[in-house]
Amino acid sequence: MLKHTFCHLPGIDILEERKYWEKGILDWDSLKEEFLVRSKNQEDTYSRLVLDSLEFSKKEFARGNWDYFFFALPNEQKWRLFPSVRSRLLYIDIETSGLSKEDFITVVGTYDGNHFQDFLRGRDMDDFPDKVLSSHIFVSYNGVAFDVPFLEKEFGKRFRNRHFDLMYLLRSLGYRGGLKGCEKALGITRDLPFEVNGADAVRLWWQYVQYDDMEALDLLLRYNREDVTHLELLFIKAYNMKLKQTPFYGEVVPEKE
DNA sequence: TCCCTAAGCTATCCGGTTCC
DNA sequence: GGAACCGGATAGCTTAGGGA
Repeated sequence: MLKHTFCHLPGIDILEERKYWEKGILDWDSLKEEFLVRSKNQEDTYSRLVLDSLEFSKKEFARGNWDYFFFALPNEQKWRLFPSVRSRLLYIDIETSGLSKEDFITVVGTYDGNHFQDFLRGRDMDDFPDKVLSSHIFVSYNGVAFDVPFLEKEFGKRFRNRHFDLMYLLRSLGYRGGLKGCEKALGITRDLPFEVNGADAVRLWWQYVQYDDMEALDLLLRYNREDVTHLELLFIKAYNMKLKQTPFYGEVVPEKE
């Protein structure tokens, strides 16, 4: 999808990009041809600028410098990076003891697309910052406003990682109602014996702490695991839906079983 | 040439949403 | 119930075009 993308180039917004697609200019090479013709017909500073930017994009693409595209793409179009950066994604979701300033993180769940790992308060949660690489790109649901501020307060350090917040991506596709609401709307089901929500997660934590209730802890960890692993499925579905709004719907990403 | 108006762009503000 | 983001609404500024 990235090689069909022009909206990171100077003076080309999403509407302008669509016009090029409709004219049959579908990739960087054909856009280069278009601007070469323009620059030959008249001395055109703007055409030169676009051609230079195109060359730069090609070089950075070949180098695998996805950070460049992450910054160059408008926020609402960063989803296009998904296939390119998939191996660097770290899905994260936290559980907390509540929402107030005095509350704290109880569980941090991470999933890199292959392996799930949870970090439990009082067990190994302090190991979490060491497991996060600066090259990791976070994926969360409302994590920009919730998970990351909590993590930064908890561990006393800044997590300056790149970040995909699926809430805004799904909202742009018309899906609202929280993580569980989006899952339901997209046909993603859960394996837990009954419905658990964030408030239940708080109760399960205190049940574990006060009564040493290991079943409550097990349920809390399973709840967190489902939250985290479902983020990947949501991202794939959202990516494919976004792709279907472009002429490139043949490049959809298969969903995992 | 000057003035007025409309259109386009940018900055700011505020409400809505979501997390546990 | 606190925090942070997005997006829509609004205000303010700039520019272009038309008429006197």
